[in-house]
Order: sequence, then C-alpha cells, then structure tokens
Amino acid sequence: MQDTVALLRSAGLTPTPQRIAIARYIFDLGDHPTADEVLAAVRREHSTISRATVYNTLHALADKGLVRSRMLREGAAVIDARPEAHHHLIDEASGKIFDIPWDALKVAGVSELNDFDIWEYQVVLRGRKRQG
Amino acid sequence: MQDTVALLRSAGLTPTPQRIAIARYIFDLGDHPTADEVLAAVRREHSTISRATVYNTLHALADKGLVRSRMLREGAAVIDARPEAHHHLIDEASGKIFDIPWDALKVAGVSELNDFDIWEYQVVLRGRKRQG
DNA sequence: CATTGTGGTAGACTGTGTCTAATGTAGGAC
DNA sequence: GTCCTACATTAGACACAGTCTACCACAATG
Repeated sequence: MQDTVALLRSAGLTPTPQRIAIARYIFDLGDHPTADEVLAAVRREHSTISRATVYNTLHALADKGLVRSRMLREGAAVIDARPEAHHHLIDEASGKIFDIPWDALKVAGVSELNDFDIWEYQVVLRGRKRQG
Repeated sequence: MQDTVALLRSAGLTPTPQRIAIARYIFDLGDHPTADEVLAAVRREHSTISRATVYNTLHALADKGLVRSRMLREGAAVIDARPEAHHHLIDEASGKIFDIPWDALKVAGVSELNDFDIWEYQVVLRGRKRQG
C-alpha cells in the first residue's frame, strides 16, 4: 500500500485513490489480467471508476516502464506486471499465462539476423500444465 | 488459380468464387493480413461479400491446417499462410511482420520445462529492418 | 416440381479500446 | 485555511474486431 504510493510517486504519477487501487491490484496479483479484469476488480472498491481511467493509468504505467501490454490472449491484450525480460507459456487448457524465467531458455542465432536491428525478443510457448 | 481450386477441393471445401478469391489473396500475398484487410481486398472483385463469409472461410482454412491465426498485431489477429513452424519478427517502424525460418534460431531448454507438456513454441522478435 | 443441404448475405450484437466534453480534485501559492 | 491551475476522472459516444442468427440462393436428389 505505502509501497504503491511510493511507486506511483517515483514514476511521476500523482497517487490518486483510483491509481493506487489499479496499481495495487496488478502488482499484488502477479497474474496477467486484461484491462477489463482490472476494471471489474477495482470497481469493487471504487464503484464509479471509468474505463478511461483504467486505460489512462495502464498507459501511464506502461510509459514509465512499470508494466507492459502483451498480445497473449485472443481478443484482448494482457497486462504484464514484470518489466524484466522473460518468456511466456500459455496453458491452453486453463487459459492461464505462466512466466518462464529468462535464463530457463537460451535462444541462439538472434545476432546472425543481419537484416534487422532487434531490441527485444521472447519465446511464446503453448502447451498444458502437467497434472500431479 | 487452378492451384487454389485444387487446394480448396483437397481440403474438402467446395471452391466457390468467394472462397477462391479469399484463398488466392492470402496465399499469393505471402504477407500477414488481418481479416478486415482480406475483406477489403476481396470486395474489389466481389463487391457484396460479407464479413461472415470471410471469417467462415478463414476458420475453415484454419481447421484444415492451411492457415493459422496469430496474435501479432495490436487489436486484430493476423492470418499466417504458412502452416509450418517458424518464428516472427515485428518491424516496429513499418508494422510489417517478417517470417524467420525455423532453423535460423535455436531454442534450448524447452524440454527441461518439466511442469508442462509443450506442443508448440515460437520466438517473437521486435526490431527494425536495417536500411541499405 | 418439392425437399434437403450447403453456402452467402445483411445486419444485429458483444467486447475491446479510444476519444471528447464536462466535472472533480490534488497540491502548491498566498 | 482559501484560491487557483493543471491535471484526473467520469459518462458516454465512437470505431473496430469478431460472432451469431435469420433469411435467401442455388444445386443435387427424389
């Protein structure tokens, strides 16, 4: 809570109640919610919060590098609350998205793609979590 | 053209004029169009073609494994006319999506992700095509 | 002919994300 | 504290992607 206020301030964003609630939700959750899931969750506390405020706040956080919007779900972007590089695994049974640590996979050959300047990449895997 | 008719037939799809136009467009283009771009292009020949027909045809082609829908552009899925595994590079200057051959990159560590059964993965790169 | 089935069409509908005009508020100057 | 200004929030309209449904066209079968 205090951390969230400090985080917003350090990003140069006035810590309004709405922004605190949004930031607290996405950083505590540790999942990959859509903007509408954030809206629904924050509405439980702030019943009048508008869609525009959620999108404004998410864009502001993204501009400051605290979150990223990622195209990992059909129909809607998801919010990735981890700014550091990592890979993603989409569980097609549950729809859940799992973070795979950067060092768990090694990609060779990127620097040989001489036609392009590449400033970011990730592996996107599809599969299913093993039971038991 | 004849190839397209044969392709549709071999997939078990009646080669109607609309389906031929759609299939010809996406396979000749070799790019990654959105459904609405396909609709707009095919409308030049078939002015009354409806959105539903385009989506129906794209879904049918996807069911037969001839195309894939991929989440590589903000706001809309793109159609990938290459069924074989490959990677993708998004040119953030032009918005273009380039196919990277499967063998150009090597990903190590996938089989060590023991908590998951993984049946597909790809590297998604972001960067810019070098000039000259 | 009538029937059946497949394919196409128009348009309504849902959901995501953007934008705008008007109101509300945070926080500094005094 | 009060005032002020710039920024935040809000409701609702809008644009677009994608789905769905009811109806129409047409060919094949009997």
